[in-house]
Amino acid sequence: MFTVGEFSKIAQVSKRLLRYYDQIGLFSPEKVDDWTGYRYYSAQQLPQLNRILALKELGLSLDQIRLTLRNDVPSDEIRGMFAMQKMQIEQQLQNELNRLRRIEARLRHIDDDGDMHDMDVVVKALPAQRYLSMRDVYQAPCDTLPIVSEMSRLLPTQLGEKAFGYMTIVLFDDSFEPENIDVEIGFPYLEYKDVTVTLSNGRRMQVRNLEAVETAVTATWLGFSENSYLSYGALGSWVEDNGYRFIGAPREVFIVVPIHGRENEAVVEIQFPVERTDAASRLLS
Amino acid sequence: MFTVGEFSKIAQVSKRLLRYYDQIGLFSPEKVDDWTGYRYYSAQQLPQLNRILALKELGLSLDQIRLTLRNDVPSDEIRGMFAMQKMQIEQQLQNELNRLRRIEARLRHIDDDGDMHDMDVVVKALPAQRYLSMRDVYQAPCDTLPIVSEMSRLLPTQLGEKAFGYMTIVLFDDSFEPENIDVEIGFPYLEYKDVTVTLSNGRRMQVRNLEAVETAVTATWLGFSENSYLSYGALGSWVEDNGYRFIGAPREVFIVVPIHGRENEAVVEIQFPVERTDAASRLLS
DNA sequence: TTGCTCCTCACGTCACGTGAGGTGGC
DNA sequence: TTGCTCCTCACGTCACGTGAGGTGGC
Repeated sequence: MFTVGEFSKIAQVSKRLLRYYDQIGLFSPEKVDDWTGYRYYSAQQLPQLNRILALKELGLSLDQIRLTLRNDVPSDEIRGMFAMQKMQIEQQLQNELNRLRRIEARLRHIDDDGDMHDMDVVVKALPAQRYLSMRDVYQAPCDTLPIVSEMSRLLPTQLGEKAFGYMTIVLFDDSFEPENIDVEIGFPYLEYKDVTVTLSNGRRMQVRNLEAVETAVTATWLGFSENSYLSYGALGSWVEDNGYRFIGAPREVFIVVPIHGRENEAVVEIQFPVERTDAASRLLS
Repeated sequence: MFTVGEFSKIAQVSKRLLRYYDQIGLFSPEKVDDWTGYRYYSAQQLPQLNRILALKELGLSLDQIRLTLRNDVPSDEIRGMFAMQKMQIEQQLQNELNRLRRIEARLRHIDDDGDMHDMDVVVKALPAQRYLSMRDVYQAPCDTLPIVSEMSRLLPTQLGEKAFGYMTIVLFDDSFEPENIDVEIGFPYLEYKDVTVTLSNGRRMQVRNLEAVETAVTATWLGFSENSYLSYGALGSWVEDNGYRFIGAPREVFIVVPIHGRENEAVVEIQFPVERTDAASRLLS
């Protein structure tokens, strides 16, 4: 019979751990003195504690460990738990590998320029939306400005102030050159009616469904200028570095539309639909 | 200006997160109404929040992120932080890879036998010790028994009850066959005198330093029988499966020595000094 | 005015670590 | 008897999630 202190030395764990496991009923001393409350463990309990520690090392929670120790659970359930744990570890591993690549990219950046003007890329999901829009080809980016300002004037008055989200542009052009750009300009439409809006040039905006995107790589910029196209390349290499691949038309969301003379207050989020490449998962096989 | 709710929707984070970041002074709204306490964020704050989220994704703590955001820290310190983070991730990755292999081994075991009689292997460090012992070659394992029992009688009376740890046997034989075994039998000696003890067969026990082991793979068994040698093979494959390699003589520690007629109460821990193979780290390069 | 959003506590999570303050055992 | 160990609270960790209970804004 050993006291907590003795037993903790043999098993190489803390006394607190032993008391805690006793408290949550995971591993209790063989005997507890009713009067003093002293815990007494037997050497024969060591293998059981070691089983717990071994399972903990596999990443199981104490609750899961408690399950595996009960002998009234069917082995199917145990197998399922391990299989689930395996999947979680694989997922974790993927994340760590991506993190590692990103960290290495950051380190390279710091080394390159002393200071970092990194992009702050955030991966998130995009919900499906209804989208009141019009697709067209424009000679140059600035040719879109009259259209945009007409929309901004017309829509709130015709359909209500609160019926719209932020102006969203879908870029169908994958050349990324600022000539003959094929873009869809519009606004998320928050109501369920079907509407059309005719602009002064005779063209019509219609409602369509803008599909959800499970995984989108996004970045948000402050300010607006013609050379924001440059950043597309940087985002492209981020996507590649982090084991993703483009799978759809990118979108630009204008949280704050650029106003003439106050372009530096504009806030634009660019969203690239992506999917995982299995470059990383090859490491696991 | 956006309220928490609005801003949280745009940024795809919870309101609680925004309030929390405000509370810890990591990211505060541009304006707070003195009277109502309402928080008001501007769209121009989005890039800063995204920077925080991006750094969080790299695995930095909020405190570390706070550091990188201050612009009065030298870039060396920032670089150091990322380098450290990189090392931690690599370590994590190693652990995950090992976990994965162990989980897979468990799953195979469950599939094989329906039930598992897995070994519960615990990896730990062994401290350096002083060791009162005697090395010899024995024909068979059971030939050691008279020696062991004589030691158990002599030592406490000659040198004191509390001067010793648990009986420890170092196995120098790497054939693992139960014939002509070369073993060192003795006890950790907890005092700092130099002593010798002479046994009835004329051989002498002496004190030597038993070196510390940084990484030891250990397993603890209940009960004692001649076929415990079988388990050595199982432990061996565990070691291989988990990316370790043997680097020294294994030890057996008898927490409860087997007593004739009560062998099933014996508790024995076997300890294998090991080191990491870089099999796993090859995946990272 | 109704309902929606905002606010501030404050507890819960997970697996313990780390004292504080008091008592029992050798 | 002294000092060592044991005990039970109870707070701290980390990054929030989740109500509870109350108030302001449209």
